[in-house]
Order: sequence, then structure tokens, then C-alpha cells
Amino acid sequence: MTPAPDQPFRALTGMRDVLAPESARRRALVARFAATVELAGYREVQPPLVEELGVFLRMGEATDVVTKEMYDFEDRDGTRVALRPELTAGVVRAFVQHHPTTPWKVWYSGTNFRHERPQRGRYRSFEQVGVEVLGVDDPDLDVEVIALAWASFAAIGLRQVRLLVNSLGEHEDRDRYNEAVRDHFLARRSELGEASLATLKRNPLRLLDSKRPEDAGAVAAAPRIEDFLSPAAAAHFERVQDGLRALEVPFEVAPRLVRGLDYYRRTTFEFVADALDAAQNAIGGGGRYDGLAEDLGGSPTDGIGFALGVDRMLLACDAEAVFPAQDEGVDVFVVDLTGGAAARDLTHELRSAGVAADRRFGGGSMKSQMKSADRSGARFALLVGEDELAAGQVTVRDLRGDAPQSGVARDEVVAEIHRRLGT
RNA sequence: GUGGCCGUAGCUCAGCCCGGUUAGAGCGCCAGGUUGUGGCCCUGGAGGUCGGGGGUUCAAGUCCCCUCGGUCACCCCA
Repeated sequence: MTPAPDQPFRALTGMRDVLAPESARRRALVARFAATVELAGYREVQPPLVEELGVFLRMGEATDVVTKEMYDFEDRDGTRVALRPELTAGVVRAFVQHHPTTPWKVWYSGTNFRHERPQRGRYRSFEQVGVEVLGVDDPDLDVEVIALAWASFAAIGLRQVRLLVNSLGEHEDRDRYNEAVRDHFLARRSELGEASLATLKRNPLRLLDSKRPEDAGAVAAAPRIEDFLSPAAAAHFERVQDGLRALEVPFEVAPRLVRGLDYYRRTTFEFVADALDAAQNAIGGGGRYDGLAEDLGGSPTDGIGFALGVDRMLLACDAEAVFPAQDEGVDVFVVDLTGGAAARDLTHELRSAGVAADRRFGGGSMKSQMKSADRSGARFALLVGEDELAAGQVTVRDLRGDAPQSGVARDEVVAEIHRRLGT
């Protein structure tokens, strides 16, 4: 036997237990999201939590997510595997593996893992919902996808969300731009701090959304992506903007929005929750990743998608005081003063009939049982005492109204409760 | 990975600066007031390795060091 720990076990750093009523709230959020995207023909996909490490490496050799934050380990057979840090790579891998007919429109929800220093809105284990579409190049699809994310926020009542959009251009455009940005910052390297210089070496584009005040001057003067877009990429981006205007989805063009993952091409976008005063106020983001399927060993296939952070969306809901957590109680609570058999049988009967019912175990005084009934949130208390037992009755008491309590024949209790609940 | 702040009852916190008898409050929980009636009120009760370890001291919740955890920011991103 392993000896008991000096201190009680607790959840790992950055990992949290979600208790009621917050757990129900999360489930409700996912349900709203699912309803929103299924209305547009998306179907759920559930990729595994663990993939071969190489699947995730396609997110970018230069990204922190890949280089420093992955929970990777050697499996028993020596395979290098990792807990997913996001879902896009796994979904595209599934596409490559099963080659479903295109367009393949899917949605997902699930937990991801990144080993980062936790802070408000950033945890090592976090949940996302999102969609991916494989096999369509049409800019109107970009519009559909962005509009769905927008509709998802509306579905939970979030209002203070800003949509930022940008185009990173085709593969070659992005590469040329990357060079230009590197040259620009190299020329002004004296202005940059040590940390920024390291970023410059690894991934120059990331410097564009640096929050370090000393970088601000150099960032403001950096070359702009629109000057590097090919005619085709520019036309694509124009069409996306036209579509967003047509659907009345408000947006801002953000030329320095580069996003973190290397696989993004052309359209990229991000959703910022203005109600959140925390540093982690990006509640969602996405874009096109036209080369990813090929990188994972499939044939060249266009792709686009987004992911929304469930934790952050709920924090934003808190900040806006919308989509509150609701503690769902039972419908009825059985109070039994005759030893417990009546409670045992009545709750069973009620539940079998679809009525949410609870009771208190271990007996207790009338007062204590009534107290439990009140706290359970039940609408009705069903009382069984010696009198009721002898008379073959149950007393029905309305805990939320002022109607007088009344006796109901034992055999008719379930029907009576259905009638009173309107079910 | 770097830095600031914070760890005292289930929860929110006071006490720490100026070490000194049995460590407090509010809320919550339990019981009683009401021999079978919850929510309000009153009374009582249970509940604490003062995050952990070491040090200074006659004496440490209080001072010092280490460590673990939390939190916020950088970084990164959802």
C-alpha cells in the first residue's frame, strides 16, 4: 500500500473540478452551441483525446503550443503521443483517414490540455466547442462559419463581443510578408527587449500583437499585410467582408491579427469579449488552414474552422450578467415519518413516471425533513405520517405557493402530481 | 518559463505591522424553541495540523528561511 499523503490530494495545477450548478451551465452552453450549428447542417465528430505527436506538430514548429506546452509522452509501445492541445488537427486527421464526402461539415466539443501557467481564463485543462469544414474553397463558406460563431454568442445572450478579421494571404503571400516583417524588426532591433528578440528569431509575426509597451513604436510602423496579398487572396477577403456586411455581422479589419497557429492561411478571425477585463479576453478564433490536410498525409484539401473557449465564454457571461447558472431542483420531495419504506417506494414510483423526486435518508424529525425538502428546490412535499399511512393517503403540500395542503389517495399520487406540474 | 500579491472553520474574512492566557466574526451546517410542517426570528452546538517544513525566542497564527498551493500580469492563446 502506498502510504497516505502528507497533505490530502488535490487537483493538479491548472485543472479544476466543475461542480453544480456550473456543470449544468456548461452542458447547457454546449447544447445551445450544438443546436445553433446543427441548424446549419453540421454534425458532431468526436476525435480521440490522444493522438500521435506528429499530428499536433503541424500546428507549427515555432509555436509555443507545440514547443513548450504539450502534454506529450512515450506510449508503452514507444510511440510518441500527446494529449490534444486543440481539436482541429485531430479532426483533419480523421478527415484524411476516413475521406468522407465533401463538404464535410462537423462540430465538436471537448477538453484540451496545454501546460501553461494558469491565470484567469487560462487553464491547463480547458474546454472548447467549434466547427470545421473540409473541402470547400468558397469565401461564402468563410462567411457562414464566422456567422455561426456570431450566432453562438447570441444564443447564450453574449452581446459585448467584437469580431476581428484579417487575411494572411496565400502560402507564398504569408511567407513574403513574414520576411518583410522580420527585416523590419531586425532593422529596429535596438528598440526591442530581450524577450522580443527571441520572438523575432522564432516567429516574427507574433511580434505584431506584442503587448510590451516598448515594442509599440516598431509594431505600429511594421509593414501591412494588405500590401502583400495576391489578387486572388485580396478578392477572397473582399468577398468575405461583403458577405459579413450582407448578414449584418459587424466586424473590424485587424491587419495585425496573426493568430497563434502556423497552419492558418487567408481568412483569420478572432472574437474579443469587451466585458472581460482580464488579459485573456479572446473567447474564440479561427481561420482557413488550406494546407493542413496535405501536411497530415492527405490530398490537398481546403479547410476552415473556429474554436470557442467555453470557460472564457462563461466568464464573459458573468461579466455581462447573462446566461446565469441555474440550480435545477427536483419536482417533489418525500417526507416520511413512518420509517422510510414509504419514501423508498414513493420516490421509485415517481421517478418511474418521469417525476424528479428525492427524499432524505436516515429519517430525522419532521422539521429536519421539511428543511431538506425546502432546500431541494422541490415544488411539492409529499408527507407520509402515521395518519396518512393508516388512511392510505399522502398529504401534498405546495412549498412554493400558499394553497392549503390536501390529502390524496396513495394510488392517485403520481397522477395528481402530474396534473399539478402540468406534465 | 519570469515577476507582484495572497494562503487562519465548509465559504467570505478579522487577528500578523507593535510575538504573550482556552484563535474570533458573518454566512452555511446540526439541534432545540413548535409531542407531525420548510422559508423569518431566537437559543445552543459541532467544526480549525492558523497550507507544509525548518529556524529565532522563555514563548510563533504573528518574526526569518525554504517549500507547496492559489491568484494576477508578462509570455502564450480558447
